[in-house]
Amino acid sequence: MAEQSKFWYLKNFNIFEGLDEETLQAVDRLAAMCTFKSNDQIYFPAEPSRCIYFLKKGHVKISRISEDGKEIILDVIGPGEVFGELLDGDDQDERNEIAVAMGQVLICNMLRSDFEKMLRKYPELNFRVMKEVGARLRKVEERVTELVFKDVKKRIASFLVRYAEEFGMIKSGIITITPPLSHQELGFLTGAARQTVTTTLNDLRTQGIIDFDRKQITINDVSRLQKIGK
Amino acid sequence: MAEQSKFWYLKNFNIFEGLDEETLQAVDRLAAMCTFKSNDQIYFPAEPSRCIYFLKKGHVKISRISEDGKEIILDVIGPGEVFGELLDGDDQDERNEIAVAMGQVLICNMLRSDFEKMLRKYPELNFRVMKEVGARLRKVEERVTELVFKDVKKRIASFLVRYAEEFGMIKSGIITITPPLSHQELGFLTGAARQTVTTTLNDLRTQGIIDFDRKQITINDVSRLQKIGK
DNA sequence: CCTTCTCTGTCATCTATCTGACATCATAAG
DNA sequence: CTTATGATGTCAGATAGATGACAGAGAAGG
Repeated sequence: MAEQSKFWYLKNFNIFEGLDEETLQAVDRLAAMCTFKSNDQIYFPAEPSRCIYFLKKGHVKISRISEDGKEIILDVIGPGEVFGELLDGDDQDERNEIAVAMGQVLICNMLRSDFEKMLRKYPELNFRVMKEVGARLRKVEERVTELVFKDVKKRIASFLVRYAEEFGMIKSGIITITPPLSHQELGFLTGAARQTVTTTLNDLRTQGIIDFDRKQITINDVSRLQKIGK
Repeated sequence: MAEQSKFWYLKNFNIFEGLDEETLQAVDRLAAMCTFKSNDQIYFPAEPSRCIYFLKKGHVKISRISEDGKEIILDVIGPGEVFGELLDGDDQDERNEIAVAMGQVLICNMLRSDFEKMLRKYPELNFRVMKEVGARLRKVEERVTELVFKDVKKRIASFLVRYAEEFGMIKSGIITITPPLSHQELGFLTGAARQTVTTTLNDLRTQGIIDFDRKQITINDVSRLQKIGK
């Protein structure tokens, strides 16, 4: 039963979608399932045995921490996405990267070396992964651009819109930001101090554009938020 | 002769290195050569016919310009590297990206659609391209991290070290930054105002770590520069 | 229910960096 | 040689945002 469900999940991965059964089963054979609860660390900086992970359920944030305790969240991974050492970093330098579960999480993992063998064996899979990596490249480039071009308010606004587009839930015109983010996390995601995030959010709330409490943020007026983020 | 030289160049591309003759010839058949002089624009924002380019000689900078005239240099491409629409952006949004020759430049170009066909036909090439894209992803992630963690002085110092490592020329212990960058360009590369770059460079010069005039920047003491950039 | 801990709100600094403005120098162009 | 043009140097504000500090408010755990 567990096995069956693992297989079912794999089929729904963006990079696996529509692949032939043989390829899927090959992936299935090499992957093991595991679960994490909220705030569990999935991998640590300088992890020796590099794995790749298929996220089945829940969300995971990928962060870096500087020596002096600053933090940046590089990405939030959603169900159906792959993360971890997708490609071998032939550079020896550590990336000092950590992955943390945001809520209950279900994951499949696989040795990177096995995955690489699969890539060579199944060109279509290789092609998919390349597209995926390309999409991420564009996303990060966008982020660099925003950090240089935009002030904090714009960055927060446009982040909220993007995040809501990717993960948000719509209910009668109101979009709920999910998984929930603390002001501190929002700061790590936009390169801003926690206090600045708080005041910015309050500002947006006063204007009626968003709403929030300790549990969640909701967007009332996406188009206005979008305009602010431009 | 021209044809022969084109083929010779292709062999020396990072992503083509060591590939079999058949693959190389296939690339060769689909690619056309062209030259640009300093400051020529190689492609423009929202270019309709997306191409990919193989840079044979010289350097090319890839920039984005914001509506209000700000600029960021996303990358500097060196000989043997590929640039352009490596992967199809299935997103419709324009990237507003331009590519400009830094000095005399020799380029091969190819339709992206042809390139994609080749990727599917030659898995090993696909694999190489993926690694290349992955390397770039890491590079940009590093840049995001630096923008958030480091102040301007550190960013400039560590940029100079990296740039020198990638393109610099060493002569009796002194490294020359090449291709030359104006203070303005250094600003676009590090997310700093031109004046700030000027004062920072002067500062580093006073400490004897670097030297520069209008034509070039040289590094006298890499390890000290490295330490500053940490 | 009380205690503890983490998140949020607010405020008063402080500071790195941008902006604009202008002089100077270097190189290219006439 | 003279002039135009673009790159540097410098300096005096202006300011977005960081920092530190502290209080209140939920949530969690005993």
